[in-house]
Amino acid sequence: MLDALGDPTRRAVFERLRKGPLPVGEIAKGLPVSRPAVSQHLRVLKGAGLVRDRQDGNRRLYSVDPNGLETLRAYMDRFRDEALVSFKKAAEREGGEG
Amino acid sequence: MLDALGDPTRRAVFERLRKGPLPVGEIAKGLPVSRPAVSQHLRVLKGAGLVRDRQDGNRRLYSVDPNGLETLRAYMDRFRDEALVSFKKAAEREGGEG
DNA sequence: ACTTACCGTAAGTCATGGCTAACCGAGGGC
DNA sequence: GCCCTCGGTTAGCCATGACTTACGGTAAGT
Repeated sequence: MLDALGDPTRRAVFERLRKGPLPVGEIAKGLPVSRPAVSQHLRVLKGAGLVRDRQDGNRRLYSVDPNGLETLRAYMDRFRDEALVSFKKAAEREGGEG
Repeated sequence: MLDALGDPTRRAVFERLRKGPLPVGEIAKGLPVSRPAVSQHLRVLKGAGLVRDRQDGNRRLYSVDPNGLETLRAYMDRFRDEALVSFKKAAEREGGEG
């Protein structure tokens, strides 16, 4: 999941889909890599559950997968909550003895 | 930022700090890599603003940086919001013409 | 049917970066 | 002062994976 977002180019691909579905060629346009490279990134993103694809005549439209987005958010929130709790505990401990 | 969380081992290091501050040796214990490897991961995490460190006598205590956590959350939320908005738009378009 | 546009896949190259081993400095206990 | 623990840094090795080139397959247009 986060593995997939580790690569900057792949993150750029992902972020390009933020505004809505795009065909592969359109995604590749403006990126400093070839179209096959984009295809490979899309495969990884799809494997991670972050994007979906749908056939549209000649082209293939990729879009952000809302499920993946929620999973990501859930992971982040959980982590954040636990970290903040232990932070608060540490602060209390500090206050109690300081 | 997300680059730093791309590596599984580094993510494991990061997640170990979720419960509170830990010295390097303690983090390395239980991980399948050597202590220097952990040190290197911590350097990257620190560079990304995800962890902080504080000297504690002989040891060095690492902990999650709440600022980094907020930055991460802000990035995620913004992305998510934009994606969901364009999703809703697409659904309306679909509904309008279907 | 021929051509053109779109795209996924395979093979091969090459740089990135994660890991270990070895070294060094700093702090604390005796 | 000596020793031991803790941990950051470096050098060097090596696997991972990102990228390009070349190819094949499908859909639309004429």
